[in-house]
Amino acid sequence: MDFEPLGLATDLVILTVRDGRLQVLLIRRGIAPYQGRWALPGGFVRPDEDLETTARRELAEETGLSSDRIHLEQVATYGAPDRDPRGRVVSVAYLALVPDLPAPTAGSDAASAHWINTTDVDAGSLAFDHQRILADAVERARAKLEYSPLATAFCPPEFTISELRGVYEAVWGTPLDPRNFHRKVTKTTNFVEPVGSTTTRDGGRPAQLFHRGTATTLHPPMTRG
Amino acid sequence: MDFEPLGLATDLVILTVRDGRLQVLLIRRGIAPYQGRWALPGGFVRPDEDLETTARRELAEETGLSSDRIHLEQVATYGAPDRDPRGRVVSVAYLALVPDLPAPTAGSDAASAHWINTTDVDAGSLAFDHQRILADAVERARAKLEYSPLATAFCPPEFTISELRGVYEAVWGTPLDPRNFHRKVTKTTNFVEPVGSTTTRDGGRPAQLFHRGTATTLHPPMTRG
DNA sequence: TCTCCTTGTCGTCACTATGACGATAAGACC
DNA sequence: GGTCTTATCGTCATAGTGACGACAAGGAGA
Repeated sequence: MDFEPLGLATDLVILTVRDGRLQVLLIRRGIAPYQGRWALPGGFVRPDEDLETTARRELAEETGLSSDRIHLEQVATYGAPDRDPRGRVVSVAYLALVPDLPAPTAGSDAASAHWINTTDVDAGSLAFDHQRILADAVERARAKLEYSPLATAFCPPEFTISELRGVYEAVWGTPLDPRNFHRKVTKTTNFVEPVGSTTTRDGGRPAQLFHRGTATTLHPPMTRG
Repeated sequence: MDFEPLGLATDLVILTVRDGRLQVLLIRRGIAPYQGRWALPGGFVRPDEDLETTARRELAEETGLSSDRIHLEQVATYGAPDRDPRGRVVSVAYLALVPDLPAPTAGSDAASAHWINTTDVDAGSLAFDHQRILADAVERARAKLEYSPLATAFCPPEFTISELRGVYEAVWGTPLDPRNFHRKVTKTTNFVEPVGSTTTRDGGRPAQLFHRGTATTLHPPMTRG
């Protein structure tokens, strides 16, 4: 079949929680168009590559996370005819949730990759329609924290309840009551399971460590405050 | 720029509720591949067309609904390299929710379009990966009924509470208590607004007519029983 | 060691929303 | 007028939540 000339790409919204803030991995573009502007990491889909394969490959390239365990989900596809000045490029956006990385952007082939607070991304500062993509992805993440146990994707394998609460507070941007949060999380079946040991890394009284449970949805959902 | 050969299409999952059943508009394919099989309506994106524009155009072609008021949303994009035997075709799936049409498939250019109960679509009976697309779209619709007032998209402009309940029951496949449903719907602010008149079209005691309210999300959500 | 500070964890209480279900209302049909 | 059907209101027990008090258990410093 004959096809119109068209490029197919994926863009990644890689989110993490660092220092109590929701941060996104952005790249300073070295070439036109939008040279010098911040942009989402991304690239073209190779001829025999599935969309998610492309996304995982790029995730590994940018973060060094060979990423079977990393949560990655498709958000939406952006195809406005004029969204890329170089020609018709349709982009499938993916959302990745990663824990606070021990070696930030290790193995990145883009030396200009940085973690930026999502709240510090000014309107119009991103290349292409990446502002919109970022906003959609963050909104997706916020919504999913309500009814899925996905917040654990931001945490290390073992975490405390207050670390988990920190994720919710960072993503939602609202403080939560520690006591009610503790009750909610521990009473929701299979959300988290106690490991049996404790840690004092958060200061104060030693806290129990948990790992994620087997639940895939939360009934009833978490509430934003 | 040079691009790999690639086709970009949209496929539509057009859902309605008829006779208390959730139904999907399917087309009997007249040409290979998958000749004679049921498939979702769809087509290629034109060079200067936005993705949603393509979807709305096809919706109008299939249903005759010139569709500003019709709910249409993107579901996901499917791009497995081998999903179309003719070559690499990436498809953006859209979900459309339409009311029970007075003139079913009027104006369709595909004489072979039919409404099929979603429960009657057998595994493996659809062309391409359309079974998967349908399943994802139906799941999206089910989820959205919980936290959005979207069920009204299946209803005529003025509807009764029990007609709205019929939508929930058809989409979720579970019976709901009429009294609790009535309480829930009428007490959720801005979900529906009374029109002031009544109808007896459902039989029994005359029922108040409502139209959709201004709410965009439901707090707390509807529950599936 | 004692005290204070910090965070974790348990408990209480009032209120809201829900599921189950009884009871009545208001038309159509005979 | 009966009877059937659906609409609509009400009651009650219970689960879940938000607000917040109280105590536990470690570290830091006097």
